[in-house]
Amino acid sequence: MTKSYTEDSVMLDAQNPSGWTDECHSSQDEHDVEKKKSAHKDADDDDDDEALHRLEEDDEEDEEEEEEEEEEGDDSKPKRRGPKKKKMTKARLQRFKMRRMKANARERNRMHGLNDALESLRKVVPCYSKTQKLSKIETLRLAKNYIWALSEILRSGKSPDLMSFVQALCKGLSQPTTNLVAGCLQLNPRTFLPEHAQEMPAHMQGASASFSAHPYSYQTPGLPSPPYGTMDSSHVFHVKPHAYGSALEPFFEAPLTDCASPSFDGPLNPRLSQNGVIL
DNA sequence: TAGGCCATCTGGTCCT
DNA sequence: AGGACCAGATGGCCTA
Repeated sequence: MTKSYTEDSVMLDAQNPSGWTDECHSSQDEHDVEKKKSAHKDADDDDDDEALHRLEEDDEEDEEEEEEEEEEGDDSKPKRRGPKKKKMTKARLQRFKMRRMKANARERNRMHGLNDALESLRKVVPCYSKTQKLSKIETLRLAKNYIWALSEILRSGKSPDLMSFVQALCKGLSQPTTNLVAGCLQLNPRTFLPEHAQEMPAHMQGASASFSAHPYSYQTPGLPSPPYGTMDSSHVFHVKPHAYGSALEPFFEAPLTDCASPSFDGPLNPRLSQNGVIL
């Protein structure tokens, strides 16, 4: 009694994420995958090899039986419509395996490239930290907010106060990320989150009030502390603020004071000051 | 322990 | 035919 395998049945076998496809990792990828999946692999590889071996053995028999069809038999299963799947001969199985292996490798590389790009993005948005990385989704959200905030600066030609700027940066971010951004700025998130605005001391409630008086100086014990990454103001704005006068009302609502704090006088970030773009 | 995040595998679809 | 891209599924790791 021989078992016949179609591409479908092989696919089903392959649904096991640690399936036989693992055996084909390129040497470069192997390292990563091994790291991630070694435990899994160790446990499953024997089974996978065995299954594969079974497939191959059966295929040898299939070579002769290929003309036959499995019309007879199993009434319990509804007959499949559509073109019949070809049985997996040994050669076909090998080709299928190779295709899958190569596709997996390509997909891994593609995702690594995507992750590299994301890592690059992490480095240019505020709050970069090697030790506590922003998640992918938070990185994208923060980047979106950052781009929006910077474009508002350009549009209005006015520099924002820190509080409002951070508010804009943190819009839609999770609480931990908000805390992180606040921590990088040495701000208390409760001082700028709308839902906590009422908790702010009266003198803090004007978005511009605290910053002009005490730039980066409002710190409370509840804040996350380093190592949380850095967000120096030159990184935040990539800009010398005094080049922009003092109003971002359309964007930051509160009238802005002159942010001529020494913190803003850092060197232009070369990444954003290239090509004649004033950023 | 549940939930969030992540890496990987996979099959489908579109394009060259 | 083969590659790129995508989304779903799955399982591991970590943290609250």
